Order: sequence, then structure tokens, then C-alpha cells
Amino acid sequence: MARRVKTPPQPKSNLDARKATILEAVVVEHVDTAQPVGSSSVAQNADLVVSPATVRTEMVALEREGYLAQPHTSAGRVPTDKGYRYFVDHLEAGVLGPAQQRQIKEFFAHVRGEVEDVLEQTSLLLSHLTSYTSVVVGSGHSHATVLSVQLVNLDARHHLLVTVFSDGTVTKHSVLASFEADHVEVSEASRQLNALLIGTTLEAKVQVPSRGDTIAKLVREAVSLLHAEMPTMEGEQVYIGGSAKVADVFEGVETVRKVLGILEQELLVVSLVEDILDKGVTVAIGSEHGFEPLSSCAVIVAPVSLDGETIGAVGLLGPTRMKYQEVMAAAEAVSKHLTTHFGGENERA
Amino acid sequence: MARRVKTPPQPKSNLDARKATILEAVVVEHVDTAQPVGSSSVAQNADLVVSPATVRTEMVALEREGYLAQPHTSAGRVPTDKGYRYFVDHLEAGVLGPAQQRQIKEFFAHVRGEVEDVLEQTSLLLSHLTSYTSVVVGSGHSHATVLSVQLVNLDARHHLLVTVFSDGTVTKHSVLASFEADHVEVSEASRQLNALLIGTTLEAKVQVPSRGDTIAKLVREAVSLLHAEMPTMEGEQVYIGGSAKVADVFEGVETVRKVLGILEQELLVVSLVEDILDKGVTVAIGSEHGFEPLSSCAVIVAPVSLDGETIGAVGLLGPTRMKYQEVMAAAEAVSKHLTTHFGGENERA
DNA sequence: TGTTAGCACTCGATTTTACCGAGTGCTAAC
DNA sequence: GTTAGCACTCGGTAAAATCGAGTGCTAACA
Repeated sequence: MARRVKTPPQPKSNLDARKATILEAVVVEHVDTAQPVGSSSVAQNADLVVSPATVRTEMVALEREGYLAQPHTSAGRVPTDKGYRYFVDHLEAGVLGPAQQRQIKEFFAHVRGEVEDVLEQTSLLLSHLTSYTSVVVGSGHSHATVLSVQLVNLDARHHLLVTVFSDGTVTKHSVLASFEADHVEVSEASRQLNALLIGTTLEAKVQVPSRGDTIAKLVREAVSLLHAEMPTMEGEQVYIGGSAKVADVFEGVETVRKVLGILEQELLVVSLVEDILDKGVTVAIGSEHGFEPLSSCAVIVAPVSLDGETIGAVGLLGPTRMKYQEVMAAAEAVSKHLTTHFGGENERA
Repeated sequence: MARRVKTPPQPKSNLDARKATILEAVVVEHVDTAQPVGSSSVAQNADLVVSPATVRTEMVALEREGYLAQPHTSAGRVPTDKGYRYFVDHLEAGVLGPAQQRQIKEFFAHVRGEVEDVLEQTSLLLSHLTSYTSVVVGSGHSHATVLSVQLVNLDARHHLLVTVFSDGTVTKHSVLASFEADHVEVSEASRQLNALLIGTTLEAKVQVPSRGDTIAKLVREAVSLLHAEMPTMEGEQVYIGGSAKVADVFEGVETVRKVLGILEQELLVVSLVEDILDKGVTVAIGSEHGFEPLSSCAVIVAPVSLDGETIGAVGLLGPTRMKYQEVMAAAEAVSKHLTTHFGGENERA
């Protein structure tokens, strides 16, 4: 039962100033200590000038309204998902520490290489920066156009279809033909494929030759292979950085196992991140993403765009008890840098 | 201090039959129960017809010789690395369960797609089969020959060098030129590159044009990019399956964290596997691989070859307390299947 | 009416103690 | 060389005792 997150922020979450302060104090302390927070530490800590007793009264109210929970009688309070949600919704944009800022600048000043490499490195950066597990997603090339297609023959029946797209990605497909084709025929097929496909996107229909000769058959085979890729997630790239952090950050072997298991299924991770992005949200807390096995996790995402188009995302996965401000700032900073990195690179207008 | 593993098996490991039986019983039971093993259970269990007291005497000897250890006085015995080593050295080849055999057959009968996909799937198979973490390594294409080179231009200064090798791998390299080049020049460079490189390996030196024109510069740039790849591990492929199993199989969060951290550094994993392969060994137990952070692990490897050449390996990583027989059988079976899978595919002689 | 001090009470966490028993090493008899 | 017998060790578990952080409630207070 996923809690729906609407674009208008905090539909009815209106807490008076003091309750808000108390909630915030509880979140901050609990994130820091991982322990239930008692009334007295809140009373001292925050810039409230009230007694613990008053705080207690407020806490009872906050609990009734679902922002806090009590692990058991006579323990302190712990934020609920709803409590965290209020907290992040009312978080003013965090600033990154100077050391981290420098680290990011440094990184993007020196990083080079293929897009794939950059994304992979970025995922490591993010994970180092935040000490949570990071996910970097590069969207598939659904509206990239074909720059070049080439059919290379390995032997009489095996060929390799290599396609270059305008976004710089390269795909390969094995073509296993039921008939033999020689070098000349393959070259000709290659030429025809180029003529046919260059400039098109994979979504576009193309007119394939219906003749029955070897060349036409090769062409048809190749085109269908390429287009078969579309409906699947193929072409999506996922880079997961710091999965070892899972063991640090979650307590309980069971949780660790579950989260690691999820991370292994990269398709799942991609769709999770994209779901969250689609909702227009940057943070999904606990059950909000509607993905039960990760109900003790929070996921923070930030889109990476190019020409107004979302071409990927960076994400961070940690426990709901997470340093939201820092992590959100890091995700945002990195996604911005990535955006300009690719933007600057592709100045081919 | 890595224990050297020489080709001549068990240099001085000669235990009389009874000691061997006892050691074996201890290993088997401890692998099964994860508990120290006492003299009485050994006396009952094994087909020894001696009393616990006798077993105890033998155990004292085995401990003195370094095959067994005692967690503390008045606990049972636990095998040492040396104990496990003796055990696996004297293991007759295990047979796979019929269910597993079927699973493997099934898998290789139905698997298709690119080599990379097959290897990745295989790593999942292995991990399912054994419930340990698996590592599948594909060697780089160091002696594959170039089948095709193509330079595709993205814009005036950005080009993409796409190379197809005889082993079916495809690489891409961004070429960022300091000068502009038009479509025609790039095509010509592409043509020349083909003439120059087709049929060569990346190890071979080629005669690049020394002229100063755009085309020659492009060609030189491309060739140097390709050759720069060689010394690094690039081209190595690693597929790790079931890293979540780490959390099941090792006790202690600390160990889990450490092992996961290692697994993240894929280069490390590759070199570990290749080290073990180089030693001509199939099992590295505990400190044998000389890699301290994995001192509580055993690694089982099996090479995958093609035409007598080792083209990759499958590996399994678990605790030293591991089901060696089963796992070795699985690794061997899968590596055999992989070998014939690729062997059968590439019948282009 | 909202705030606070006071207080009895709860209940998980920690420490203490007691105890059990699996397993050992040794010795003496077979 | 093997075995039964036996005293001894020591980790693991369970029961008991204790502690104290934190609560909810009530009554007094501003």
C-alpha cells in the first residue's frame, strides 16, 4: 500500500512551530544516535525553553498524529515514515561541506573517458561522499538516432551487428543465420542497413526489403534484432557503488541480506528509481515507494538532464534513519555537475 | 605469509589411515554444523571401530601437527586451513546431484545471446547452484585479431572508435581531437585504419603514417588509443553472482563488510582468480591465496579454455567451512559446459 | 489555560549468579 | 595400543537481581 505522493507539498501537514521544532529535534537526534529520543534531551537540546514535561505532552500529540512512535512504553520516541516525511518537506536546502564540494569539483575536473566509465566512477564518488550505497542510472537510447550500423562477419553463419548511436552508445548483437553468407554479401547488407537506419531512432518503423535473397534476409534479421531491443529495458545502464556500505548502515543480517538481494536485481533498481522520478519526488521514505522489501530504506534521487530531457538519475539508498540534508545536497550537487558535464561535452548544436 | 602451493601434491602430508578418517570426519561434521566437533561424535559417526578415548589421542596428534585446532579447552576440534587442505587434496572427485546436473544441462541448452550475457547468466547459475558467491572471469582479447575498425564522427571534434575483435568483443573509445575533421576525412581515416589493423592483434606493432594531415593525425590517435588499452586489465570481464549470499554464509557483520568490499573491487577479484589459476590450483583455502582480507574464505576456481588456451575462469567464494566436494563438482561441470559451449559456437576452423 | 514540578511506575538493558554438560586430558587397567 | 573411568575446564544458557531512562498522570502554579 504505497502512500501516494502528490506534487502539492505537505497536503495537511501543519504542525505548530513548537511541535515542528520538537519533531525536528527528535529526527536529528535519532539519526545521529540510532536510539529512541527522550523528552529531556529534546528539551535541553533544541532552542525550546520549555520543560521536559511540556515536551512530553507534545510528543503524545505527535504520536497520536502519527509522526512519532514508541518502540515500547517507557522508551523514547522514534520518528515514523510520516515524521521523516514532514522533516524533509520542511528542510531548507542544505549546503555541502567545503571538503565535499572540493571533492566533487576535483572529480569532475579530472574525470574523463567513456560515458559509461564516468557514470561508474560517479557512483563510487557518491558512495564515498555519503557513505551510503549509490545508484547511477543512465537511460536507454530510446530517442538517440543511429549514426552507423555495421555487420561484421565472424564466419559464414555468424555475424555481429554493431550499432553506434548519436548519444555515443554502441550496441552489439549476434546474428546467427540459418544460411551462409560471404564477405561480399555481408558488406552489401551492411551498406543497405546504413542507408536504411542512419538518422532514425529505434522507435521509427523502417521499410525493409521483402526480397528473398541472402542480403535482404540479413537486413531483415538485423533490423528485427535491433528493434527487438526496444521494449525491454536493455540499453539502460546501472552502476551501483558501495554496496558494501549496506553492511555498515543497516543493522541486522536479515535486512542486509534483503537489501543486497534487491541491489543484485538491477532491473528492479532501475524501475524503482524511475518510479520515484516519475512521481516527481526526490525522496522516498520507507513504504512510500511501495516496495515492501525496502520498507526500512529511504531512497534519494536526483535527475540528470540534457536539453531539458531526463537522461538519467543518481540515487542514494540508506536506512530511513538517514542524514537527509547532507545526502540530498550531495545528490543534487553531483547531478548538477553531471548535467553540465554531459551538456558541455555535447555542444554540437 | 602465503603458503606456497607446489605442483607436487601434499609434500609431506602423510597421515595414517585412521588419522585421515578422523580428520575427514571432523571436516565433514564441522562443515555441516559449524560447531566444534567432539571425539565421541567422530567415534560414532565414522566407520571407525574405536572408542572416543582413542579418537581423542589421535586428535591431540592431529592438533600437534597443525590439522586441527581447539577454540578453547574443553571444546571440540575445528579444522585448520591445513586440515581443509589435506581434506580437499584427498577428495575423490565428487558427483553432482541429478537435480543440479539437470539444471546445468537445462541452462546451457537454453542460454543464448552475447558472450557477455552468457557469462553473466552463468555467474547467476553458479551462485544458485552452490549458494555461494560466484565469479566468472572472461579474459581480455589479448590475442584476438581485429576484424573491423570504424571511426564514427559525432561532431567536428568528437569521434568514436569502434573496434570488433575476432572473439566477438566490441570496444569503443572516444576520440577527442584538437582539430576539426569532416565526414569525408573521418571516413578516409576509418578506411585506412581498417587496412592497417584488420587481422592484427593489439600486441602487434603497426606502421602508422607520419604525415601531418588531418587524416594521418586521426589514424595515429586512434591507433594509440587502441594500443593504450593493452597494458591495463581493460577488456577483462568480471561477473559476480549472488553477492547477497555473502550475508548468509559468513557470520559476523565485520566479515561480511570486508568481503563485500573486496568483491566491489573487481580488478582485485580478477587478479585473485588469475593468481590462483596461475598456481595451477583449483582451491585456495584461507591464507593460501596470500590475500589477508579474505583469510576466512576459500576460493574454488576452474578454468574455461578454448583451443587449449585459457580464456576465462569460473570461481566460487565461500567460507573455509565450505562444501568442497559439491562446489568443486559444480565449478568443474559448469566450466566444462562453458568450454564446450564456446567451443561449439566458434567452429570456424 | 498552558506549563511545570513531583512522583509512581514500566520495562528493556545490563550485570550477577548459578548451573549444566559437552568435551577434554590423564591415569590405570586390559 | 586401546579403553574405561574420572576429575576438571569452561563456554553457553537461564534465572534473578538491579538499574535507570523515560513515561504518564496529577496537582500546583502563573
